[in-house]
Amino acid sequence: MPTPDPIQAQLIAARGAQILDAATQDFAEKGFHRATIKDIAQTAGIADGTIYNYFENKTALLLGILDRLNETPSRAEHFTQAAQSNMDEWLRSYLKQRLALFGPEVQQMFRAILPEMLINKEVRDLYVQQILEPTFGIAAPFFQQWIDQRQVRLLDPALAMRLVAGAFLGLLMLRLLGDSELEKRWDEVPDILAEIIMNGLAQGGNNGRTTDKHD
Amino acid sequence: MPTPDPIQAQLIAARGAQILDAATQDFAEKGFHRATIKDIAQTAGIADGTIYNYFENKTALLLGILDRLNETPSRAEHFTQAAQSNMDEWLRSYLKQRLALFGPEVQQMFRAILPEMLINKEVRDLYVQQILEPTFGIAAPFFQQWIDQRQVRLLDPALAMRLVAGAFLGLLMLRLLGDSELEKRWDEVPDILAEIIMNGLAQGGNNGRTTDKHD
Amino acid sequence: MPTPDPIQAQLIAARGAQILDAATQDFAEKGFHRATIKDIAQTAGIADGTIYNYFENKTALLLGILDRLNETPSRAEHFTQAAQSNMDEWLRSYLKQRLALFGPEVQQMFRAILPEMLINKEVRDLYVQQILEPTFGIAAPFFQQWIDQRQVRLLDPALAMRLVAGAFLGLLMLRLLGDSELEKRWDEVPDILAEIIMNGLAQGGNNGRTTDKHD
Amino acid sequence: MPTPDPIQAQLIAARGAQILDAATQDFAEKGFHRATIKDIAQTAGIADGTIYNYFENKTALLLGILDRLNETPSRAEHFTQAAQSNMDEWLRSYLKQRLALFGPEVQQMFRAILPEMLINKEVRDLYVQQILEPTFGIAAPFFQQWIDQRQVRLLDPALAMRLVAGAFLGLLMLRLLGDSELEKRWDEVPDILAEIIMNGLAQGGNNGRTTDKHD
DNA sequence: CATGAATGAGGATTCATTCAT
DNA sequence: TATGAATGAATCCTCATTCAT
Repeated sequence: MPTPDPIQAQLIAARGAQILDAATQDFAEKGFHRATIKDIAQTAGIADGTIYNYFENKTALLLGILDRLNETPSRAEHFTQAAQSNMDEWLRSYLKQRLALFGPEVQQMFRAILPEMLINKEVRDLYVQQILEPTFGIAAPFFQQWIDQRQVRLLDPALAMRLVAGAFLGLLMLRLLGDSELEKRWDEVPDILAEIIMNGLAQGGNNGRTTDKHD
Repeated sequence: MPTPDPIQAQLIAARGAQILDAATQDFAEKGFHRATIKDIAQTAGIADGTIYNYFENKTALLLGILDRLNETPSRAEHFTQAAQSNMDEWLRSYLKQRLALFGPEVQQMFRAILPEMLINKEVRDLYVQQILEPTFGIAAPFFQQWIDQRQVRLLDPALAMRLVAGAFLGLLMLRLLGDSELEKRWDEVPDILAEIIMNGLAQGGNNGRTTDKHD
Repeated sequence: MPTPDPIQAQLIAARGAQILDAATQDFAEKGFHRATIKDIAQTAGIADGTIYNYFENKTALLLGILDRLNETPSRAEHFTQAAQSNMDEWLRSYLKQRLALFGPEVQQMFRAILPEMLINKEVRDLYVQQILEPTFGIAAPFFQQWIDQRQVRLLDPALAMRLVAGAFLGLLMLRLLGDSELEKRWDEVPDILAEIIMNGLAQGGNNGRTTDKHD
Repeated sequence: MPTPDPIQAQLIAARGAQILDAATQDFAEKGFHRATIKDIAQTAGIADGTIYNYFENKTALLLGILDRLNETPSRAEHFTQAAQSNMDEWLRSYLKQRLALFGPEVQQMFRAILPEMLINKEVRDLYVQQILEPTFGIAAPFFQQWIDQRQVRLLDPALAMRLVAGAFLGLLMLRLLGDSELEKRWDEVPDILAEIIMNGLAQGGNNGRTTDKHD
């Protein structure tokens, strides 16, 4: 009768994390299929079989990575301050924070998961349900609020939101595809993205300062 | 000593196309690894071995699909008219045409290639070199032109272009991920995307009435 | 320096028995190979490793079960009364007792051991040496006695004995194979078996050559 | 469009047979689990993978062996002559033929299948359905006929039949267990078995009335 | 060129056994 | 002694590729 040993639990969690770290790295480098269990075990510095003490099968590793991505701090928290501030400022800070978060680790997780997500319905559905839809769900009311406050033009909120998310995802994709320009200037992306999303590319700016347009 | 028989050549091309069709379908449905040569041969209605008379190996099928994507009409053509028209109109028609082109077939090709692209450096580099960079390369001078004509604000052209491409790619991704909203309203996307790209989300501005810009 | 502690010894024996119980159950249900050490440990309510404190390896569990089967009461005892009574009565009571003994537990042991016995020479030889041959050895003189007393016809004793044992084993097999008729009417088996063994199926007189019987 | 090529078909059948031969041999020698696919492939002189072109998985090999056993000539044919002759003669010839048929090959098949049959419900049910029950089904009416003709005493036919089958199966088992006596004298078995089944062991056998024995 | 049987390397998974705690 | 996490050899099966017909 093992005591509900907290140390044991920690060890188990740590070992699980160690395995997911290794899996993330190998999946990102070689893709889900080309990364073998032996690879992952080696990367993790353990024996093949040990992985199966913590994860039911290879796919579970992927879902485990997805869970982690889900636990990535934030999301809801960022929207909480949304109402107070004006959208422009909020968007800038949100994107900045979000893209910053895309440090190497999360980027790796994405590279590990994205490909399989496009193919594997189980993974895809999980991602949509656990990450995409919740994000849209949280964002929707705030977006509506901005519309109500006339901070945002009366464009369809659902599509507009998807467009913002899409732009975000697309830039990430381009970066994952190895676009060196984006890699070099990743820091500048949030500001420019926010700027364009808010005010568009068009000269003569509809950017809330009507006089500008005659410049 | 093969006669340079034009009929032969056509037959060969046709057979190659038939195989690539099958490969595209199967890769899109199951992914590169899960789609077996036997699957593809069956889909194509031929024997396994026959595929190897037309493609060196499985990866060559992927590259073949990529080549096809590259041959997809247009790109350059669309930019040729870019100079004449104003950017707003052009962007609208371009996006419309581009997204329309994303009929099931091309979407399938994308679903077939994207995952592998994120993983397989060979495929990735080929895509970047043959599709992405040329697109950016063609677009760049036009973009510069619009800037010169003051149709576009003085944002960094390189990043702005990537942002447009990214938004495009991202929306496609969201759709591939199964977002039903986008699937339902795919027709509305080009206009809204163009609208936001040009005029932003921000209220106030001259947006919404693009004609205003020319006042 | 382990004290020859009788309580300790009992504990050890009890634990061993507990393990063999579990092993018997699992082997019978799933077969020797499909029943894992983990299964058996769980059935026994102990940890995997503990089993190895009592049995050298998995095969030893099988031999342990065999030993138990060997310890099954009786055998010799039943033959002791053989001489006094006439064979017919004795056979009836013997079969009755033997088949009754084939309660679920022993049946389970058989199901656990038989398959492996047919394959694993070590187990097979042990069974033949420790169970089969002793049984035949004990039975032989009694059989001879009956022959001498003219209770039994002058058929070859060795083969006749094997035939009785075979009929017994065969009926058990048929039952293990799931014959529902036998399962339903298991109680009637000893009498009918004894009847046929003693008097045969033939109507009126045995051996069809009535004069023979007076030889 | 492959011609329904009879030569092809023969080749396929031959290869399947070759594989089953090997499987039978290896299963019989080492048992289902200990015989690996590699073993069988080596025995058959082919590559591992080839086996899977002919059998879906390892278990299918077992079922294939069972099918073969099922195709073993006879069964029904032997009963056709049952009515004419008297039972005693028929049984003798039947057993002789049946036991003779238990040449090394069939014995091997049995050794290969029996163990798994006791454990694997799928195999067991198949055996019972395809072999055991049909045999009983064919035999039943003849048995009834003998009863009607008063060739056989009015013992329960169902149990009596099982007893005959059981005796047969049991003797086979004893032989598979390595009983040297049976191995040496296998030829004598049918006659003695028939003799005992028909006329019993009892001296002076007026069967049916056991008390008579003591007259 | 087309075929599809044969190949065998490779990979996910299982599980008996060990051993530090 | 008991535990159960760790081990890694062993095994079934898949599948890209070859090649004789």
